[in-house]
This record gives sequence, structure tokens and C-alpha cells, in this order.
Amino acid sequence: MTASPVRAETTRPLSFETLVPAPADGSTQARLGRLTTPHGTVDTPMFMPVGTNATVKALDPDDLAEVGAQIILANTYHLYLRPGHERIARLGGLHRFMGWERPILTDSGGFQVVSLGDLRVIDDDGATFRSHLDGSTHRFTPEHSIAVQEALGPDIAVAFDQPVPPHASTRAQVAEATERTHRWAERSLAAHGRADQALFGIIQGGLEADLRAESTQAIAALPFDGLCIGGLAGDETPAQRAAALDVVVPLLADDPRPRYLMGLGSPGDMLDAVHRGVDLFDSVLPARVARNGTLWTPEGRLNLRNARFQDDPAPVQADCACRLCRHHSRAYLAHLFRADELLAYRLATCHNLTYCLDFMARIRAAIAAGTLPDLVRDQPAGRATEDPARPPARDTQAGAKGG
RNA sequence: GGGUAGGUUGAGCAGGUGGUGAGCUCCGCUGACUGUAGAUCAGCCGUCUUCGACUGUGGGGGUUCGAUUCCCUCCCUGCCCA
Repeated sequence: MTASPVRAETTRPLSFETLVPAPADGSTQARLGRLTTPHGTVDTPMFMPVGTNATVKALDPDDLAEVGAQIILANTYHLYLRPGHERIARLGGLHRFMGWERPILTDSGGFQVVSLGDLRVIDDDGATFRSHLDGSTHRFTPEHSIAVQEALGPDIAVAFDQPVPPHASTRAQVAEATERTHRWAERSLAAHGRADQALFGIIQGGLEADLRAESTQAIAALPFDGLCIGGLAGDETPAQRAAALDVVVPLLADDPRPRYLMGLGSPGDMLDAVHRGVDLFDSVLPARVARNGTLWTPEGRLNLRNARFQDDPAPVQADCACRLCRHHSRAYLAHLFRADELLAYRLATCHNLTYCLDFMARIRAAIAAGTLPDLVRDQPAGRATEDPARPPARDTQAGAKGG
């Protein structure tokens, strides 16, 4: 049976326009698109920086705009716990609260179903969490997650789901979580009523091709505004991830909605996923590794905590326009990290997000030019360790200077 | 000059009143991180032929089967008194 749309298509708070469709010759599934939300447009493929606590750690909205962010992700569970969704609603909603007037998407709290591990119990109705802040008990159901997201007021809300870590689960567990996610998707949809907010559904299915296909069809049959692909970006191999995408995307070939692969964030991983038909990404990875000292460059990653950078006068990346590379040397950033200076986190985060978003811009340009397959071919294909952001590259032994 | 408390692996310490001191925290070195319980975590951090072995408690000497420990002496440091 087909679920009936909760709202007429013409009043959708979000539209997705395909500017350059995937070529008919099948050389790539990549396409160029534009998402229109109440707070502005988003060019796709696009990467969304993660701002769990209504802040992308270490950055302010001006920094975000400067690095090229068009949309960011915030987290329902964290903001529900602190400062509280009702307080944010009273203060004018998430956009006004954090001073970011461009698009926002909230994760439903589904990820915390897995990430909080021991602190939660799942049943068919929902999940019970123990707060990581004070140990108090909280109940999340699809209805509650939607209510919290309506109060927060992002442009895009996401259905409450149960992700499954593939390698820690049996097929039966994957099947159970996937079917539960489908029931929760329908309940999320039924609970959602805010007309100026879009709602995305989440496909699960783990690494089992038949379960993935089943989940794709189940979620795509519902009147969501966009389709998330969940349960990846975990401990699967790149080949397994590719296989899963190659099950999902063909089933959505004629579906006009955006496709969002949740949690993926390394440039090489994203390039491969775009090639296989994904439009949106999010990840903490570039920001987290930046805070921990790792800077991404076209030549590979640099760990600015390494001794060899203490005398290196070069910018992290010569042709990068970020505020770090414009104004400062590797030596300076290395110093800031050693001194535990807060500026290190801001500058490093600015750089990695700039790198990521520039990378996506190059991908979009390649799609527009019809050269994406070339870009994919030029990347060292295959394993994640050969990601453009990863290869240790050639070691520029900067420490050898004797004088 | 007298008194007193001390000198432990880069720094700061713990321990140890006759038999096993390589234990901690910094610093330092390296790695990890993908819908953020993460400005975090992990490994290493005296030497070597590194699954083990050796050396090491300020210097020198003594007692003893055996000394970081007890004795003598010297050096150095903090504090107090002259």
C-alpha cells in the first residue's frame, strides 16, 4: 500500500532541482543539483559541517560563511538535553539562537541510539537514553524526536531511526533494526506537521544487499522530502560501502529527491560516493581531526604536532584561501598546538572545512564540465587509506636543515 | 661559620629505615579519529642483541654475603641564625 502524502507537493518547504543529471551513458551517477530551503539554497553535491551543540566547534557563523558552508547540521538529542528545545524555541529558534541564518538540518538523535552504547535501551516504541551529562533518563520516540525538531526549527528535520553497525550485528539484528526504522519512518512522517520544515527519511539495511534494497523501496515509497542513506560511514570497507550505494542508487534512478549519505566526510570517500550518485554529506571528521592537529592538503595530511613543522615557514597549503593559509606559517600553527592556544583549533578547523568545501566545489565543477569520471579515475582508487586527504605523500623532510 | 631540610631516569614527584626502585604527572616522540559523551584517545618516552637483559637513588670510601637504606668524607641546593 502506498502512503498518502501528508501535504500537497506544491507547498513543500523544500525543492530539489537537478541542474545536470547523471549522464545516460552510465559513466557516472553524479549529478549537479540545487536545494532550495526557507533559509536559502544549497548547491549539491555539498558537504555539511557538523555543529552538534548549535556551534561548529571553534567557529562562529562568520567563519562558517568564510569557509564556504551553505548548510550545517545540528543535533536533536544534544540540544534537547542542553539547553533544551523549548528554550531554543522561546529564543526564536535555532537559526536566531546560534546566529546562522542559512539552512540547517538536524539529525534526529538516531545516531545516539548507537553512539551512546551502554547508555541506552531500544524497544519497538523508541529508545530510552541515560543522559551523558547527568545520568538522567530520557525517552525518545519518533514522535518525540519530531516534536523536538519542530521546536528547534531547522529547515530540514530527519526521521528517527535505528542505525546498525554492520560488523557488530547479525543479519537478524540488521533486519530487525531496519524494519523498526521503517515503522519509525511512518510514525515520524505522521507526527510531522510543521509546514515550513522539510523531513527526510532514512534508509538502513546494513551491508545485506537484499535488506538495503528492501529498505530503499520502503523509505522511497513514503512522502519524504529527501532520502538519507544511513548505517554507513562506519566500520565497513570502501568496497562494501560502494556495493551498498550501488544497490540503493539504481532503485532511486527516477526519484527526484536528494540523496544524503549520513556521516561520510573524508574527501576521497565523498568523491566516490558522489560518483555513485550521492548529493549530500555530513561528518565531524574534518573538524575533529583539525582540532587534533591533522590538516588536509592535496599532497596528503600533515600532523602539525610533528616536530618537523616547528621551523617550517611555509603555509599549510600554498594555494588555499583560508585565514590560516592566508596569514600564518606551519611553524606558527605548530606553536599554537604545543602551547594549547585556542586559536589553533579555530585556524585548523577553518582550513580543513575550507579544504572539504573547496573539494566539493571542484567536484561540482567537474560534473558541470562532464569530467567527473576523469576526476574519479585520477584519484588513487580503492581503499580509504588512499584518500586524497590521507596519503602521507612524499615526506618533505623539513627538519634536516642544519643552521 | 653554626643549625636544619634535602639531592631519585629532561622537569616535578612517589617510594624505599639491609635483599624486588624503570611507578606517577608534565614535557617530548608517533599514531588514530567519518549522522561529536572526542581541544580527545592510544602507544612510546635510561641503555641494549628489546617476548628478554643490563644500568640507574649527587661524588668517593667503608661496614656487609648483599647498601637507595647504616657509617665516614666531599660537593651542591633551600631555609633559619650569626
